[in-house]
Amino acid sequence: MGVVRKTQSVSLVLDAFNAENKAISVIDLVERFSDKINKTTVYRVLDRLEDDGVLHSFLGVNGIKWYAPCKGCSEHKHTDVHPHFQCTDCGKIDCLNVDITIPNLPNREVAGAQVLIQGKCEACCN
Amino acid sequence: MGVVRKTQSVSLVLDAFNAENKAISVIDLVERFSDKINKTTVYRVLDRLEDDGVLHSFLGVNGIKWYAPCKGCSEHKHTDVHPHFQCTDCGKIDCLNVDITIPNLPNREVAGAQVLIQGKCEACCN
DNA sequence: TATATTAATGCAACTAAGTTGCAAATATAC
DNA sequence: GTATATTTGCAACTTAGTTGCATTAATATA
Ligand SMILES: [Zn+2]
Ligand SMILES: [Zn+2]
Ligand SMILES: [Zn+2]
Ligand SMILES: [Zn+2]
Repeated sequence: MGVVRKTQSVSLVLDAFNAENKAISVIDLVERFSDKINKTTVYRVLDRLEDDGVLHSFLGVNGIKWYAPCKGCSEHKHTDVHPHFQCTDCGKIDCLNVDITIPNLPNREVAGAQVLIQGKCEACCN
Repeated sequence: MGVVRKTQSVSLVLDAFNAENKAISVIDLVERFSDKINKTTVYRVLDRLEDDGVLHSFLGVNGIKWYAPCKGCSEHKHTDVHPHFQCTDCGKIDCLNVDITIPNLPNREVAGAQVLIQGKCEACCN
């Protein structure tokens, strides 16, 4: 499963993530490639890249889907969390390299967590 | 702002939350009141109840909107977090009464966070 | 209690994100 | 170079949520 062939669409999408070191929303990708890649294809390429462990996805505010490159972040222990930070000013999202430990919950079995921290990013703090 | 009048729709919605002590998705509410309240009205009633501090909203998996009653949980400090737990088996979401402290992020200004923990709920753990 | 005022509702039409089926195009294997 | 299987584009669809506007219902006032 995942990416089997190195097609033009795959290259274009990967180039986008290599160029800027941050998360990119699907909406943004669909828009910026609108004259090169069909909307459906963008969704499918991202899907395959995620299956392949090249990208990971998560939801930003308003439930919009974002993708970011994986840097071995897919092999965390299940109670550790890879949080994301979304700037309320510029909208940018970064992967955070800190671990947030979820406390043990009595009578529950924790399998994972999604943490979205909101605030002002470095650039917007001045 | 918020709820000004105690209408039939407001009573029906509040009754639903009083009857079961858990979060309810908007989709569920729209569906279960489909013969009594118009879809648009459901959305607007929930909006007003949230403005009024009666309910709070958050996103479950797939970015679907959920609401739950507020129990003074709207007056937390901004670095403390009121997390939610969604069961991967039955889909139920509960508000968690634990505080997850977000670490200080250098050069960033944290304003809040959304934490969705996933796993098996008490009922589904057996 | 009747009337005026304003908020709330229903409806239909719309938007936006994401999905599906299928035929045509393209990458890889042989 | 040809065969095979994957990928793509397109159009049509689905689903969650929103908007404008005319009608209805709740509250205030007399
Ligand atoms: Zn910023
Ligand atoms: Zn990330
Ligand atoms: Zn459960
Ligand atoms: Zn809650």
